[in-house]
Amino acid sequence: MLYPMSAGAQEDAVQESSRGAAWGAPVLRVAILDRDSGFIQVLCKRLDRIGLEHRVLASPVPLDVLASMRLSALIVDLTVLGPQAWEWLQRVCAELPDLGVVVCTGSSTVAQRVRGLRLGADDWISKPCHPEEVIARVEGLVRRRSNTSGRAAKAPIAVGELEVRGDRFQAFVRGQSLDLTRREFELIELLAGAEGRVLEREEIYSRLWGYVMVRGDRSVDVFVRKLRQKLKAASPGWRYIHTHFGIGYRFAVEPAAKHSDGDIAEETAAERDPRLDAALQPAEDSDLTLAALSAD
Amino acid sequence: MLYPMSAGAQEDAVQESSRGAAWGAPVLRVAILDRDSGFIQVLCKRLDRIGLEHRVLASPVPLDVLASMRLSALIVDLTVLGPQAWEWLQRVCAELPDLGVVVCTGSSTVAQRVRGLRLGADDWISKPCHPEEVIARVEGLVRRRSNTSGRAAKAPIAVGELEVRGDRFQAFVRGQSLDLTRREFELIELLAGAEGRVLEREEIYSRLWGYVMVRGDRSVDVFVRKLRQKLKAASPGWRYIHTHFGIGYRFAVEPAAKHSDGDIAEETAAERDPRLDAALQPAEDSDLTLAALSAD
DNA sequence: GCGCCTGTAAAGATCCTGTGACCATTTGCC
DNA sequence: GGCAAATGGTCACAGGATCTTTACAGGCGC
Repeated sequence: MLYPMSAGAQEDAVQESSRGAAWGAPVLRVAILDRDSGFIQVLCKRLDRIGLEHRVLASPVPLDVLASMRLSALIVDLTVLGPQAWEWLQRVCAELPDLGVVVCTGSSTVAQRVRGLRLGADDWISKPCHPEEVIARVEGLVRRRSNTSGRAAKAPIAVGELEVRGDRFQAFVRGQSLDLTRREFELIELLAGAEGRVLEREEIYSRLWGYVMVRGDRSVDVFVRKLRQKLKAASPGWRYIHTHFGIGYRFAVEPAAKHSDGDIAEETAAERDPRLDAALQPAEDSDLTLAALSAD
Repeated sequence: MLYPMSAGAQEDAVQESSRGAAWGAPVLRVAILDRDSGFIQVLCKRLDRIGLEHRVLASPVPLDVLASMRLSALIVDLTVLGPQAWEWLQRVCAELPDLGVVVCTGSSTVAQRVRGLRLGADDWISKPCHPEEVIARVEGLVRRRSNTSGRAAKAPIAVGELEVRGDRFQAFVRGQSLDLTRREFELIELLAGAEGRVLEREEIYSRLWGYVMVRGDRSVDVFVRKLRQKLKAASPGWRYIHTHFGIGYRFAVEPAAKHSDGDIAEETAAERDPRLDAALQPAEDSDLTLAALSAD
């Protein structure tokens, strides 16, 4: 037998999760794709109460529109989608890997649920269902996703002369702001947070833009260029972003070209400043700490 | 061992960590904490059929033991845990953030489900339930986790002075980068990952290029040459890539030829026999080779 | 010794990235 | 609302880096 939940437990949990988002995490944004007015009404009321941004859609929208909404999660009734349901579901899950998808549909067979989950749905709830449970599942989903992908983002990252402050959405060189735009900042944060590792263009793109990169898209390159430009202007003695031909980019501080050596990883472990390694250390195991904190 | 696992997991654990480094997805490992023999039996049968390693626990185990099992996911019936259920669940979720937790319990109230999910459970399924759905949910869970956090999973391969780092797309000799191009890196990663084994040209080609090699294509040879060149420049005292005439290449560290013996395959028939002929076998009917590859 | 296989080198084709200019959209301001 | 600046994103071109092909020389096994 299970043990009943104490009265205040859920309120606390809700407060906590929205407060936990404080500054760093963008507000949770959820879309509901359904036509069941009763369900929508009840759910929206709940969402309103806990202060989640939400939006109701009555019919399937094109993927790029969906992407532009920058949602955290989508709650969808497959019956709204008609015969294209499976295909649409699959495409959404494939092309918007950062979007949490919760199917919330009337009666369904095991085979249908399995199919939906295999296509990439994150959860499948059968109606009738309690809005509180729907919300709890959505929150869990979002919490897990942000735990795993965006964890190292918060602590300020310091590399050489550069300092990336997640709390200000800015990067500084010797205390002076680089005056980065939103995308530029997101990019430098991502790169610096993965210092040493090579990030593939596709990964960078899907993390910053939220959906999969189409072949031939040069956006990442363009923003890398803009970043390099500002970095060079503010910190001419160092190079930060290194190109890995055919793969992507890697972030590492290096003295600016002594000899016009190729730019691909001429940097060696021996050459690397011990200070840098030390500075990097906390970032590597910070995931445990943060995870423990956020789960608190 | 206290808790027997079905597929000889303990021995494999060691193997796996080295094998998993290459490309293979790490094996999914699941534990079931339940006493419902019918449920367990049906579920295990399914798990067996799809080749998932699994292990059944009848009572809660200490967290460190759980951690030592290196599970991908845990399927748990809360009733087994008794009054400590919520606390145990919370601690598991908090302290093992990489472990997927699926609660699978008999009747429950909305409040209980919400509480469980808020404490960190990844999913909550009500019994009776279909094992297929349980598996689909576990798989989805693991898939999502590995998508987001498991990127850095590529463990470095170290052979003698050489170190191949998947996360940097680079190989290092005594800490110094070899400055490899993409294909060169893929090749050395493949070879070093199969250290000691002879890889046929056709296999190398189809793994790197993704399609079958046409007769007369010399690409593999050319890249082997480039690799040898860079390896020799960085690590002149050693030889790494060995030619097997008429077959392919084998990766192994060896001191560079002391006597000016021809550098091509000074070890021939003697060493060749046992493994080689076995390895060569499938080559005769290329159908087999290809089938194996595509299934890989 | 002969035919086949591999090492080596270089030329050409191909693909990838850096770059600057340009347009669309959003944001801030009056 | 209208205007101007800032920002995000696209395009085309030029210069490199990388890959593929080809040719030839030398080694290997029979």
